Amino acid sequence: MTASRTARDRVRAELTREIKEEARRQLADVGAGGLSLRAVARELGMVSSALYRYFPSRDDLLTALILDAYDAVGEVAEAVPTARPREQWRAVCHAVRGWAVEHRHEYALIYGSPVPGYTAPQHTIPSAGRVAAVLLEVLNREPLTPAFEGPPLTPGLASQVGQLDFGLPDAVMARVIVVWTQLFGMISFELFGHLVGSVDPSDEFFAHAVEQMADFIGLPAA
Amino acid sequence: MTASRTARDRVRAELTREIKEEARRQLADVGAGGLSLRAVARELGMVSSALYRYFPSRDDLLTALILDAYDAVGEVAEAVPTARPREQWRAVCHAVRGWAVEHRHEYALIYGSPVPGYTAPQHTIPSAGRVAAVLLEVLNREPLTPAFEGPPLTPGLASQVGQLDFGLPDAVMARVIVVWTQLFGMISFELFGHLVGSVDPSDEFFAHAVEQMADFIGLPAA
DNA sequence: TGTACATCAGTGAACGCGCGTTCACTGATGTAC
DNA sequence: TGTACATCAGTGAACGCGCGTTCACTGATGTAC
Repeated sequence: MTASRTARDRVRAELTREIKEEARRQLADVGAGGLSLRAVARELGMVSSALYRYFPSRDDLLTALILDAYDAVGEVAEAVPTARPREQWRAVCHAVRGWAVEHRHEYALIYGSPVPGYTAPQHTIPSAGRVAAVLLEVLNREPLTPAFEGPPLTPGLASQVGQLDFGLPDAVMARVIVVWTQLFGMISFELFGHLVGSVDPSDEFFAHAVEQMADFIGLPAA
Repeated sequence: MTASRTARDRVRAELTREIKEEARRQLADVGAGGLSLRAVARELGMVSSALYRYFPSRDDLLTALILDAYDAVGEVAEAVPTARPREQWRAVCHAVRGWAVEHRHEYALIYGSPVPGYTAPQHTIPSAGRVAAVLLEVLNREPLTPAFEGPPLTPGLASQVGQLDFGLPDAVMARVIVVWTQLFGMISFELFGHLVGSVDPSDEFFAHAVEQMADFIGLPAA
């Protein structure tokens, strides 16, 4: 009974997977805005209306892809083995970039321009926060000593970062957000072609910047 | 003769402007991938084939919009009055962000995910570099003294930044690229909704980060 | 173990829509003499 | 200044295509007794 029930369910799970896989393949050609249920069905040898047994609408398929993408980078970041903070920080940055380079269209789906007419539902939020959570955990493990004193925080900013309520001092927390935006800013610039003509290929620049960021937030060198 | 010739030409220039204006309006609703000549024509009360007198294809219209967008941010950055480097640096950063916030769809067009199936022609390159040129000019005017020594540059990176051939030392040049990606990384994160839940609204955070960046590249405080 | 019934996956036709681009055309505006 | 001709802007029909979604249906798989 449970065995036979899972027989049908297994096929369903498998097909759901295949649909998403084919949809991901098509993202590369047409982008999120151009994703087409009919094209996906065609490629899978199904009739387009059959997809509605799996996803109630095009937007739901998109949401599934977005969720998967966030979870995939999140997993990659979480899979980095625990190490001394600076080493782990470095490894997480490189792992995230590596995933982005290998899955550029999924990266663009979550970190590129928003899809017009589409708003991600609330339940994508936890998955979207996984990379940041890993970074924060690493930075929170040993005391940080920034290489220089920065400008003082304005009261409003202090209260914003204070409300995030991590163990870190406000000034450090502000720096963490700086490097967080820096990390994804570099990856986006690389993938979206803005580094062509300056530091492309950008492996060495990226590695250098990661060290700079580590110094900036005060990760001990050891 | 020249007067009458320009009579027709003026109408043509005017209509070209209106087409682009309407196209920009539609970017907001449909994004670059969904931009439709027919919809633009419809809104302008023309028949769709008439647009082909102005732009030979949809992609050419897109190119024109991209070019205009790069030129618009470029102009905004260039329009910042000359001042002591740190003040001007600050003002340029805020001006660029201001433009981006007010023209978020044009910003997404040039700094968001690339439009699938479209590659910008070579002649967009000069316009694309205008903001960076302004930043470099400002940073190159007075000697910089970074607040801390960063990691040494690997030979490959040194040669990459060396080939850019500005007056700046390699190590400083690498820092400049870091803050350049940082600037746009923050703006993208803000506009694309990734700061919701942390530092949104992000005015104070942005201002703080700009000062941090100024310290980082060694802009004298005065 | 066998049978009657319910659930579910997939079909194929249809609705109503939109798109980029081409082409032969009309009529107005500009040019040369 | 007036006329013949050339240039150009805009029209409307057509080509060939694609899309998301609904719906009544067939047939296979699972469930309860």
